Amino acid sequence: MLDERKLKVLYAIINGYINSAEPIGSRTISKHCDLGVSSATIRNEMSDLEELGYLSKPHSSAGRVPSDKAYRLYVDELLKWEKSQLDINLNNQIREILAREQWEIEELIQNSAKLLSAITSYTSLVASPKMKASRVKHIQLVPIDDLGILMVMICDTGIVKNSIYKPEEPISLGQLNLISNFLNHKFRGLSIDEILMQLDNDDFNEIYELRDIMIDLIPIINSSIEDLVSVDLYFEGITKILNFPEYRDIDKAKEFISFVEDKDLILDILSNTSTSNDIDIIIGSENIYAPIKDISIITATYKIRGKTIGKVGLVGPTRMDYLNLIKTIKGFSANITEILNLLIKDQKDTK
Amino acid sequence: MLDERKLKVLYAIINGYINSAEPIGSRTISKHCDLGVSSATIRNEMSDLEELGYLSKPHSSAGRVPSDKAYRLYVDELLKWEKSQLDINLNNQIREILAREQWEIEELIQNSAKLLSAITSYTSLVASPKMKASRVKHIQLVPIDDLGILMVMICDTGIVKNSIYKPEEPISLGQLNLISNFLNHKFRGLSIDEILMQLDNDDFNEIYELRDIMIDLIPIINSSIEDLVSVDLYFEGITKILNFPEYRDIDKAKEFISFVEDKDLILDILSNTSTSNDIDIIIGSENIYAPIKDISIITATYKIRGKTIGKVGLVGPTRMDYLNLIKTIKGFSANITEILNLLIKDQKDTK
DNA sequence: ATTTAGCACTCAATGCTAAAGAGTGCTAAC
DNA sequence: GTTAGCACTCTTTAGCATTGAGTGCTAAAT
Repeated sequence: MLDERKLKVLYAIINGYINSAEPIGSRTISKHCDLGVSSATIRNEMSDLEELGYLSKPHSSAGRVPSDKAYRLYVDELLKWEKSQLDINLNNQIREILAREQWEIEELIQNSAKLLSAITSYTSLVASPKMKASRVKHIQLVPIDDLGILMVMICDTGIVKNSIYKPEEPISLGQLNLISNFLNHKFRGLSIDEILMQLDNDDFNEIYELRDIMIDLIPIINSSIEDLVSVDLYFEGITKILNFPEYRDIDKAKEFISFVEDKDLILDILSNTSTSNDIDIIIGSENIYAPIKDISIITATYKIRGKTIGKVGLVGPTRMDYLNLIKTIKGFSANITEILNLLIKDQKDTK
Repeated sequence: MLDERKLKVLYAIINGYINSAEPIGSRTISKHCDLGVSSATIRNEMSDLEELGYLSKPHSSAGRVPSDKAYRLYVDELLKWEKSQLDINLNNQIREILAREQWEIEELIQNSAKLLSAITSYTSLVASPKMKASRVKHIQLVPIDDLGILMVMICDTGIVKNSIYKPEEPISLGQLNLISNFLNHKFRGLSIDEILMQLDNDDFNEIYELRDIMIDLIPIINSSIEDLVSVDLYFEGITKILNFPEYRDIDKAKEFISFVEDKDLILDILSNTSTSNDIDIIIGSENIYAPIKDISIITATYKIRGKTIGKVGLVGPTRMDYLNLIKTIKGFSANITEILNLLIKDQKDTK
């Protein structure tokens, strides 16, 4: 591995570059970080680090710039050691703002993203309720005079979804209740994907006489569910990234905006991160999608009753301020999770 | 008013500038549009037009550029005369793409915006269901075992909204039906704002024994309704505007993105247009918001059963290609309206 | 009374060169 | 192993002359 001095030099370059966005030269380091060696020595070390793939230079007479590999090393180290808390004042401020109003879940999430972007001056994102993890609590069929039958599906997390269904032949209230009971018996407590599994290979012999109706209902249940699976994604503070000097170029800006507009792609990238960790960091070319190979994404999860529901994230150039952003986003996701669970509890307990 | 030659010169400059984004000089006009006069004459005319406020020059030795006043004149004339249809092939193509799948309303609208942006190469926007115009079709209270009571509100336009309500004391099924009937009797057929009005000044003497429950219900009905009033707004093809040379400047780009992010502001601007017309055009500084005083917005409405439901629009620099865009967006809104109404009909008629 | 040709003047854009500055890599001495 | 010294590379900036498109004015032509 890298010896201690190489590490120090590397970190100095990373920190310097994060702050200045300018390639870092050997003299700068020998002056500012007192390693007690001259610039020539640093130069040699830098040359080694370049050979090892941690540094590169934009052109032959410029200073060095950290590579994605360097950031990865740095970030992994950071995640290992950095247990420090978010500044208590800032934390309280965040809590206060988020808890000030009794928002609905989606509002809370979206406002969090706004606040996160405002506080950090980075572009933020949220991926909201990912229903794969939530479970069906209740299904009810309700007759609605001339409109037919309304299927109401209520989830674990308080989200309700309805679909209207118009049967060919009238169904009696008794039959309706029979089906409701059957559906509840069958699906209650199952997660969305489990239901999707079951729908495929069930022959409904248990309620043979209502088989036809059930078969009519399947596509409706299916589409209700697929609706729940879809994930909403918003960005806040998109312009923030354009403040970084690397995005002074209009074509870079265009690339970024295109990226932000392509929700499907982003969801794909996000879903490829290990959901096990609380914090996930994708650095530059670690994602597969070439046009954004020089941006990094930090995400954290938020939970309802211990289940991961969605993600908040920050987006910036690969030289983003990982140290502070990790701290901030950790604090944020913890606060969101807490307030969210208070909200859910409130919603159930008070009348 | 302007004599014929002045008008010809002005239109020549407008058309030229729309195409080239470069200030138009007197020689260009005397050459390309055969008015049979020399550049010196044109120069005099241009000088007059400048004095009248239709033209300006970026600097003393540049050609002339049309002012917002000039665009307004041009566009008003266009709207008066331009009755030509969208190219029949393009129109069919649009129809085919939009009708290809049985989308839900929101999907249809959003995909329309995508298509609109792709076809025109301009940034597009949609403001989706504005529930102020829609009416309540049915209200139903449904008992949901341990969760309490679910209020389902179904609108005119097929949109369904539900809220859960947990009463302090249990309510019998009979009472529930009584209230449901009362609510339906009271509110069916009313528009959202009409209900909001009624809620304030009704004393519910007609169902005196259920007064307390009703009073509990009011805030719930209120918030359900307020949810329906809110308008969704999306942009598609945001990067498209960055292709225009006037947006090569990163600060201009930032201004535009900030504008796009400020949904409330945009809704405000849109709602200030006369909803009477099919086509509305806001040119540059005609909107009050300074940072976007050099973009124009063209909007058209789409309808369900004759009621204006939302808007589609195109956004670009003030020198946007009004002629073609007006044609295209007219075709689009007509197609959307048509397909939307088919969709609604389908939803009701088929099983 | 218009219209036009001619000309001086303005201003942005382009291309060129020179100089400055920051940094590297190598070599030879410590 | 470390460092001072120096030649070399490459970008950035400023300055400057040139070009070219366009205007405004005036005096002559229609």
